[in-house]
Amino acid sequence: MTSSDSALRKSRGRPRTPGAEGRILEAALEEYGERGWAGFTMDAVARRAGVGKSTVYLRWRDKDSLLTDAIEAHSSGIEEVDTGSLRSDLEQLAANLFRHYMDPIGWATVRLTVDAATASAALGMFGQRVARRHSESLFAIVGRAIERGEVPADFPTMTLFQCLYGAVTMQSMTLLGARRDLTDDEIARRVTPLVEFVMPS
Amino acid sequence: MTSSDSALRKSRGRPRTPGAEGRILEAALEEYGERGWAGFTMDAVARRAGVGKSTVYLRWRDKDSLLTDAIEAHSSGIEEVDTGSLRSDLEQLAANLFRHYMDPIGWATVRLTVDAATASAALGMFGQRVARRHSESLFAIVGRAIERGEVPADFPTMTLFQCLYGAVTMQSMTLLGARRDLTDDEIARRVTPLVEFVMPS
Amino acid sequence: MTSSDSALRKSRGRPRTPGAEGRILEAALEEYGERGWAGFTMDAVARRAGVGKSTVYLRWRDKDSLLTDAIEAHSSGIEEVDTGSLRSDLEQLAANLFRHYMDPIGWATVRLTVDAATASAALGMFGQRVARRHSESLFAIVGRAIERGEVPADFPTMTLFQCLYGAVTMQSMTLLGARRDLTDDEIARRVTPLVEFVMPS
Amino acid sequence: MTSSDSALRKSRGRPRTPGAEGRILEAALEEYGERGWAGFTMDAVARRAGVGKSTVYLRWRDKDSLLTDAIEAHSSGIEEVDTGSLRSDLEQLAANLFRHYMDPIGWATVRLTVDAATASAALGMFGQRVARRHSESLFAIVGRAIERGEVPADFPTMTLFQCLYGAVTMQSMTLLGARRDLTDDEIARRVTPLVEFVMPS
DNA sequence: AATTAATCGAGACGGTACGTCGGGTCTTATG
DNA sequence: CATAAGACCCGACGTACCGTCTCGATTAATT
Repeated sequence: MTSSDSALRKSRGRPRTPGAEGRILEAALEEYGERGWAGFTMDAVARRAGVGKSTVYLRWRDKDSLLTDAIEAHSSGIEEVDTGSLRSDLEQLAANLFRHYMDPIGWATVRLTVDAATASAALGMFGQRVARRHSESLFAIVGRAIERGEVPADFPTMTLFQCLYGAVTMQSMTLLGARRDLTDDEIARRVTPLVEFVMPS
Repeated sequence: MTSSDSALRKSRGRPRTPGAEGRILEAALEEYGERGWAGFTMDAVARRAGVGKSTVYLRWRDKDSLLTDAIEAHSSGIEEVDTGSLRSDLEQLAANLFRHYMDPIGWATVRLTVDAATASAALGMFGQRVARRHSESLFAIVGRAIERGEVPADFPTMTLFQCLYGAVTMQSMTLLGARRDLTDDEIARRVTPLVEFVMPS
Repeated sequence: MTSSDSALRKSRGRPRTPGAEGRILEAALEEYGERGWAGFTMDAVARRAGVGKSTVYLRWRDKDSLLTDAIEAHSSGIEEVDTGSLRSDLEQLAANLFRHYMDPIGWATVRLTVDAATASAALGMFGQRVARRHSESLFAIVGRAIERGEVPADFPTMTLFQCLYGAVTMQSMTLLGARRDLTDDEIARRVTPLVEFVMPS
Repeated sequence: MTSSDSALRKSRGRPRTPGAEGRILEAALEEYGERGWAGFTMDAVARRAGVGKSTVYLRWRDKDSLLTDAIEAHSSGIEEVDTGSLRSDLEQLAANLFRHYMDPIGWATVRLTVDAATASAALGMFGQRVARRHSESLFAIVGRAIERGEVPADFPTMTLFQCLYGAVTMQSMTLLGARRDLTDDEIARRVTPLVEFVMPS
């Protein structure tokens, strides 16, 4: 996003150190995970990545850009699920999202999305990108359900997406901070009524 | 939360300037609205409120506390609705929430809730408080619907709350930044299918 | 100085770009003249010379070396004088030195000499070299005066040199900054009493 | 210079810490003495003075200003001499100046003067101030000599000043770097012929 | 009335991080 | 295979803000 420029650079002079980009992103995530936003420092990231600060600023405009990229790169999306039935697919998906949010970096995606929705220019279309990537999983699931005839072809998938993801996100909002170490069982107990509600059997 | 303490102070010495508290909260909101989180500084708040920094720090522990209080005080909750029918009550409520989010300070509530869910100690139970206050409106609505016999007594109100509010929040996440000036008509077009989905006619 | 090495390189590999050396020296002088010591940067010199930084560092050890060479190369010494009489020779010489100091780069010689006297190793014997070159003119003048019998053979030329050059330098120190555009007349008015003092008629 | 402003400040707000100014100047000198110009760091000065960087920058515009002030404050002038005879007064004075230059900070005065003569605005009239202060000693000496009848009343003191100080400065330029630990004897050997030259017995 | 104590506006304080920039080194592709 | 281009590491720059502190000036309640 910030770095690529063009693949076909003639590139005179010393080429950019190959590993650097990745090491910096990784260091950024680790720092963010350990210290949180408040304690997230460019100097610390550079030091941890074994890299000069200028090397970081050569690739990212500022702190926000780096953190955004780092988190977006990491939050590669929820794992696909395909259990054969719509209901259990949804339960799995919701549970996966829940687990994703338990991870500080997973939750950071939400944080950045909310920030992006505030600051007009800075964080750009971060929210849209994340939403699209996440919704794709759900569209795949519903697509298969339509093929199987479980739901009609004009099923309002997007609305389902908003309700299901929204509900999980809302739960996480009030839950996290207090505790972020739910067992699979507890997650299931929270997810099942949700799916039952949006997709009554 | 931070300020009140107790009304029955004997209070020797000069009493606190009456208007100060309010002026500071107001200034905080204005600053936050204009400059966003990044540009939100205590110095600016104090200056705008025409108050010394110590006067601010005498009342609020730190920046987070002030901003939290300011936003919580402003976001006094969604207006009650009572149209006589559950469906239109829900549509009204969702539309109100939507409008609430269009306001930068309304949206800030979400931002803080998300932050609060990250930083363990700092922002405390902000999320819970907000959720409780918002959910009360919904419980009132559903309560009346139960009395009218529109829904069974064991209706999963909390789940409805999470889905409805979650969905509106999700929409706002991907919408805002791009544009935050939806007409009532556009809001209705977004809200109706949501309510139809969670509460099929 | 730093660069030449030897002309008779067998020169395997790519030969050095012919113009580079000169362009760099010139760029160095221009930069130094425009921005002064504080604003004198290797990057700027390289950029102005249309050359990579390594091209510069291949020829000069460091910033000091480059600047030293650039200035020493330019400041090719005070023009010789030979009017036939010691007094007027001295007046001419002192006036020439004065004019030399009016030129920013001429004055830079002094600056570097002083720097050289501070930093032990870095600038090496710059001071001595400059002093020797300048004093040679004077020794020539006094040599002729001795031959003409104007002064005794054991005349303390070195002391005269120090007094005359020192006095002109001192005047320049307090003069420059204020104005560096003395007319020949003003220079004469400053020089004459000096020579009268060190060489009473 | 930078700080004074006015004695009659109404002085609202916390007054500036009294000792700070002095501690900073002292720390600056020590740092400069130990590390030289290249290693002279604002951070280090602040740390050594036990002071925040902002406290330094509140008083001095930038690095140059601080160092200038520090050196000017320290270089409080050459000690007065009064031996009863002009010649030995001059020898003493020249020797004192020599010793002053042996001290890195004493020599720094020269460096700054030369810089000041280059950069028009930055260092202001530093050269003039230094020259005036130093010349006052000499004027006192010559004044007494005139009273004693050793020299005529119209003696060109300023020219003497320029020659004597200039000569000592010139010697130091070519001497320093090599070695800056002359014994009193060596100093005397360098000074005597100088005085003999400008003031023949 | 004099004393006491809390609060006020103002702003300096010690820190810490920011994003920039320069020095000198190192790694490529180029000629 | 020496040279040239420019990315690299390092660390200082000067700025901004945090939350604390120290002033002198109010402003009641208590002596």
